[in-house]
Amino acid sequence: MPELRELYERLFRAFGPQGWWPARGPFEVAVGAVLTQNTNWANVKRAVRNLRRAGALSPQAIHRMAEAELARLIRPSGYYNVKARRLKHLVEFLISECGGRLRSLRRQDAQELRRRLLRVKGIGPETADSILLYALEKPVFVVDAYTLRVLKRHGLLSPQAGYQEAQELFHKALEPDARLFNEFHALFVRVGKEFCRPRRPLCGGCPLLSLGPPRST
DNA sequence: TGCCAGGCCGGGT
DNA sequence: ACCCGGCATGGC
Repeated sequence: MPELRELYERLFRAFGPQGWWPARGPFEVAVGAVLTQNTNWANVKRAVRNLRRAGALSPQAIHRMAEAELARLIRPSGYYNVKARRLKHLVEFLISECGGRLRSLRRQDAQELRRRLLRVKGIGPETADSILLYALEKPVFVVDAYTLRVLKRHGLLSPQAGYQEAQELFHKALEPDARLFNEFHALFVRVGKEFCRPRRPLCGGCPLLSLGPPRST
């Protein structure tokens, strides 16, 4: 699938650099990755702002805080009770594995790290990969609902395909380049938001239309 | 007014 | 190995 490269060029020409991940540091990336699970980024920003004003944007601060208080701060991001517990699990992992310093994991093997992240309750494939790519700059492709929808709608992926298959598509066709994966995934989100919404089979003006006949998913 | 948003878990087939 | 209900806020 060398056309993935063409797909990337097309998206980049249409939208330009997306500046991901919008966060101040690796830990904030990880927190945002949990908070944005099935949630609008605008709501996540409010939650992150609340955490910052409370001085709670460090693993230690979140570790010390009562879970109910944490839930109150992240309320705007939705699912605040489950997410508070997930953040607790995340910081327990970070404190025990790297003394709370995410950066110190940067030299570790990406796939090994991925397996360890996936054992944390509340961290699934997309959240783990977001941390690996956007916080640790590992060349791991992040797949999300937009990525799947765009790929399927343009016939580059079978309708039944899941996370694993989509990720393999990129890992097999592209050089492992964290900067490329970073921009590429952000562009999927961008084009998905603008032209590939659910219940809207035809996407007028979509820069990918000439790739092939859009399917209806 | 519903529908949607940068998922994941636990229980059931 | 899938499939499903639950989890919740805010914007359009």
